[in-house]
Amino acid sequence: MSRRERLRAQTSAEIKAIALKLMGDGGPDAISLRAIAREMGMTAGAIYSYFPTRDDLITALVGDVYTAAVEAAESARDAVPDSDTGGRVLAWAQAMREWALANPEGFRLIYGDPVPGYRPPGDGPGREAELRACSGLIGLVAEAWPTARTLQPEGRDYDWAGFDAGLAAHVREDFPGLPPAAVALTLRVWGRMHGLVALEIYGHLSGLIHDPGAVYRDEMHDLIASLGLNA
Amino acid sequence: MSRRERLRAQTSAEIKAIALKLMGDGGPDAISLRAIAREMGMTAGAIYSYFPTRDDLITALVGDVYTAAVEAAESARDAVPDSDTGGRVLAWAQAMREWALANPEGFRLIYGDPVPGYRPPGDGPGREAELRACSGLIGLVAEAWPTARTLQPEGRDYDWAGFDAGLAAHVREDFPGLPPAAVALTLRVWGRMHGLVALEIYGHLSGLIHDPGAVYRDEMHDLIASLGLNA
DNA sequence: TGATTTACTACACGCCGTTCAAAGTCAGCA
DNA sequence: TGCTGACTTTGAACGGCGTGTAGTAAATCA
Repeated sequence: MSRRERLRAQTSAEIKAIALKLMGDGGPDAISLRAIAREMGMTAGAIYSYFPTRDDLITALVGDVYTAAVEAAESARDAVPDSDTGGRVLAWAQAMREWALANPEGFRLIYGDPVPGYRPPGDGPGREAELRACSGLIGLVAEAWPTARTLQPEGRDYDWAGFDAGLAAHVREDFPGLPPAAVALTLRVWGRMHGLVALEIYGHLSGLIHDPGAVYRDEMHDLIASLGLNA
Repeated sequence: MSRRERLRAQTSAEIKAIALKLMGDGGPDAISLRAIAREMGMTAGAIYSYFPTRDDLITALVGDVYTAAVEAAESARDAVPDSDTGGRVLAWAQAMREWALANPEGFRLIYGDPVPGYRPPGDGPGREAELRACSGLIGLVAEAWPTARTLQPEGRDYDWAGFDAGLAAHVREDFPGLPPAAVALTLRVWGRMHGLVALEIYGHLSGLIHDPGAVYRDEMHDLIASLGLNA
């Protein structure tokens, strides 16, 4: 790596770091190229040497932030012994909520409109982190599948063709024998973990109940029970 | 109502109508005072006679849009006979999802950051619609409470003090005898209905599964079953 | 050394929300 | 009828935004 490349990587990292700091201070809207440049003693135009457009910077940030969130969830899960699947699910869920509460701007960046009009790209580090999160959840559901399968609706039969081809290939490689219905169940689990947190982060619970965490805890315990586990 | 007041109300309504149209065309970010004024053949400054700031206009819009969504859910629910509580819950859930898919910008306006930095006020028509939605859901949970209560976690005891005073008073008047735990359960139901729809609207499911509706349907059937009902 | 690639500045463009003085409009009263 | 006072609208301005483009200086390479 030449001196040039090193400097370039360093500046690029500094841009992202400052963007995250600005986001932490003043929300996702505070991420303006001009503000970043101001903080770095540069001009706004200079950033275009590193990120062709503002959305590309956002995309890079989403990747970093999402990766951090997934790593928090993974390490919380791994702190619970393999035998306690219910505890691992709960740890994942609680870690996700706590991360969201600690980084509400990050949550908005990933799960909301970071900037109105911004559309996440179909690939890149953000997509990778999303697949990693999905994979982590599928792993948990796979652990629970033997007990959970009796709860599946019998009428519907899922088919691998109904899923994204890349995801399907991934799952079939990592979890051989796991049926597509388990992936569908994973999405439901994801939705269930996501719903209350999204409502809370966007302020829809604060005016109704004083301790949303208790409700979330109950919901997660019910989820775990519905998977045939106990926490 | 004097001629002046009539004109004023008319112009105010036109501003909101155009804002909704712009939102439908180009997302929430397309709601700019200048664009609205342009469309109306006015100047941007003139709008300040009607809405003191852009956020106040947004707040008014949120109220309108939220009310429309709630009315859609209510009428879907009321199209199912009282005796079929499970069907009423399902109708509400499906109506909410379908409304969100038909009005993604509206969904973002209510449940996301319409504009980065915008914070919904503690009262006003938006809050009213939110309470109305909450009330509708509480009604459904109240219908299901006799069968659902066995599913409540026994360790935790909710207290009216844990809830917003206004909400608590409202519930105790409309649903006498309903315990606070039922309200907590309602929030969980809300979160469960919200989660998958939020993920879908913000594009997190489209890259994973082709028919998110099927997953949502399964999830709602499971929710209804967990309430001790059948759909 | 000279040629080329790269990083950056400076400036321009058109968008935005917001403010404000001045001009226009109109109901109600003398 | 004419006048007054309240309301509405204009038009210009301010500062901020993302985005391009032209030019400059430095680092790199042959």
